[in-house]
Amino acid sequence: MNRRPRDAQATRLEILDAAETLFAEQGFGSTSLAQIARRSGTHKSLILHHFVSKNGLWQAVKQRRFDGFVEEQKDLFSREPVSLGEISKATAAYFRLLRDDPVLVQLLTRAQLERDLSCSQYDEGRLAPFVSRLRDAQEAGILREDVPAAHLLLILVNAITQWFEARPVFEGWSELQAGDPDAVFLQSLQTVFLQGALQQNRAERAP
Amino acid sequence: MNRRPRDAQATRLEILDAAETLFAEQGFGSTSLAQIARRSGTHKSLILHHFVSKNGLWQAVKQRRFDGFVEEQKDLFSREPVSLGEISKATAAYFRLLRDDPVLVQLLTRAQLERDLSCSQYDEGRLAPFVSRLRDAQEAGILREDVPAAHLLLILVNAITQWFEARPVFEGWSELQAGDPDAVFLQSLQTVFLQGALQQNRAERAP
DNA sequence: ATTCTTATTGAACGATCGGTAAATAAAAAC
DNA sequence: GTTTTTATTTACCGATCGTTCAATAAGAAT
Repeated sequence: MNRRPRDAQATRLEILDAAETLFAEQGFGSTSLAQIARRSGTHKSLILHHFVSKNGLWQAVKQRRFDGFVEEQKDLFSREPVSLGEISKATAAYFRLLRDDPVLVQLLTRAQLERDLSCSQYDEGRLAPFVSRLRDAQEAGILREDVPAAHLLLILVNAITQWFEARPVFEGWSELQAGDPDAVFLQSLQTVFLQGALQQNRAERAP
Repeated sequence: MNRRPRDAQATRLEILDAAETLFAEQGFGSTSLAQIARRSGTHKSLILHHFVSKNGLWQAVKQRRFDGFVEEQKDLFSREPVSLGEISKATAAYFRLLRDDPVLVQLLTRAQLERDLSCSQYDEGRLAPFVSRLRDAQEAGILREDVPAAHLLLILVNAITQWFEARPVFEGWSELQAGDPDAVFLQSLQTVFLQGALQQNRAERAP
């Protein structure tokens, strides 16, 4: 019987990778330690040795992915003064973040269903800087002020998040097949949102 | 030992009710037949007798709730000619639909994670009439035509759906506590979306 | 070289899993 | 009234669940 090379860090990584995929696809309850052990080429006992319990592994999986997500979130807004172009660029960057990482989207959804506040994309403190930037834009007269800045952010984030949560379903929509469906939708969202959030158009709002 | 009254229909209902709650809260894999039997005051074997298998019960739970959802969806748009007011009213009605039924929202999310197309809120055929109404509004010169009608619908539906999927998390947001948070957010969404989707403002769009 | 730590393995645990089969009995069909 | 059907109960099945434990061995520390 040939043993695994004795390398704790590498083993932890392989277990995390396997568990992440399975948890994201099937959910916590429908995934067994035996399955994870098989996929990672390790053993059930080895998983428990490194992560104490099945639940411990689940928490570790979420935290690893989520820490990376938070790290990338920080670079969404540049340091430049707030402007329509900056908001548009940040929106596109966030859009790309979710588009390029379907597993992250699945994990965020599952964590949300579990009401796991510790790794929610909607943590108030973490989103605060973004809300501030939008509030700056409001005070600068760029964005309308009759809508809370937090709502402006949420409309964007919600529309984007749900787009990718439902991504597999949209594959079947004939109307959304033209060109690059993701890019086209982002374009639409930007168009509608930016015009809708603009200050200058407020007075001309329909009854 | 006192037996259950011999009433197949009532028993099926009690099982469905119990299973729905548990599946919505914990997910399919983390819910056991024993748990459902205990909660519904029946027996494991009785569940299998009526629903063949655990998976059969899950499908039945989803279908029952989803059929009701589809039924209510039909009345969202009245027969009146399309107008801004009609669109606004339909949006509010859909918003209320999800607000008043958190269990439905959870089940939709879980079905979505399983890629269960048979009960998705994003079925192209079912949403087609709504897209048509929006396209009518485009052709009538009410809504902008440089954005696909399907995208206009999705921006609304996505923003609303995700709002309620993440509802438990928003409870902690201090900024969203004023008055009736749901009503206020809907107001914001309507304001931004309607202005953003309006035809008359297209020419005045910022660079 | 020896001890100590710990990553890895393999066997085993009791509990619970979803599902089956047979017994019981109430209602329906005749 | 007898038969047939089927909703309900009880007992039980093998498989798998997450977890524990002891044995093994590689590397670090001394």
